[in-house]
Amino acid sequence: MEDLCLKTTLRLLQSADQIRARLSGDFSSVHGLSVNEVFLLMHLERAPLHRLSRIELARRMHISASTITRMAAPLEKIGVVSRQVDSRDARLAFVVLTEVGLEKLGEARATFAKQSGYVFRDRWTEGELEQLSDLLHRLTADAPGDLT
Amino acid sequence: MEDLCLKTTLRLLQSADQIRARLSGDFSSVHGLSVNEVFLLMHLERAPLHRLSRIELARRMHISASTITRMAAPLEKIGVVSRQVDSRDARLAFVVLTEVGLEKLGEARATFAKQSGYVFRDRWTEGELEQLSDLLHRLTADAPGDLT
DNA sequence: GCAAGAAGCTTGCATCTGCAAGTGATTCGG
DNA sequence: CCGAATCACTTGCAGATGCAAGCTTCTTGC
Repeated sequence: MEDLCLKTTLRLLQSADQIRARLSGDFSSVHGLSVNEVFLLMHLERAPLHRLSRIELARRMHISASTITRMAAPLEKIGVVSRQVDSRDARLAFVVLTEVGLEKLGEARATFAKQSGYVFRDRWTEGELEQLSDLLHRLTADAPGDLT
Repeated sequence: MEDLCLKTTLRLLQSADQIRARLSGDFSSVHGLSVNEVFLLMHLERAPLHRLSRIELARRMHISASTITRMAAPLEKIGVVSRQVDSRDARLAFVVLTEVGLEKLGEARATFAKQSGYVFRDRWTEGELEQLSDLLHRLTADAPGDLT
């Protein structure tokens, strides 16, 4: 049983590395956004008011707060997000998705979807895909920040 | 259908990030090896003569050759791998798993398995796990360097 | 109220990583 | 054979990332 867990975990991590490598290639060159940046925008899109604090973003993306700070800077510069300080709590500096960001995200998601299609094309039936999707959902559903 | 592909891909990547973050925490502190370094050792373990060229390692791990060069250096220093130049082709510099490395890998795999267990424990039946494992295997089986 | 602690964010430093260029070795076409 | 192309590897540089320390702003206990 423990071996089965190990095997599954290994396969999960290897699949992800493989897919991420594939996406990274054709991705940042197309929209000027990295895969991780698109994930950040997706989290904002799903949040109320299209905004999240940096700490909350870090939690949902499983990365450190300092990385969020450093990711947000260039995204602000190109105008896809903006900074918004909470009026009640001056500690909070929300990252807000802008109109431009929403638009960019739409384009990036299209590329993402197309590449995703290539990963599964032909050899997967819709039923198998749904099965895999549901099983994976059991892993992400508990954690904060499920994007699906 | 394309939406289903996208959703599945997102869940796969998110699950992997989640699990990788979990592993990274308790991991490098225990054995002095990072998750990626353990993956490297696992690839060597499965290879004939417990050795692979740097290029082949890079292909299997979906990372660049220069990263392999830089990962191998500290691993040599702590004695878990050694360097072996091919006698016929002086370009090839194999990374070889040592006895010490094999032993270290055993310990690391135990930790890995235990942590993997925590990911699925309780809420997963053996049947579900096998289903997930098989589905993921369809993604990794084609690529070079499946570790399972 | 006020001091102590906690929370959110940023910054310095070290590490990891990829890309492009460089080096040395091998193979191939003529 | 010999020059050109290819291959395996390394290295310089830039970007990404985490940790620990520091700053500012709440919150809590008294």
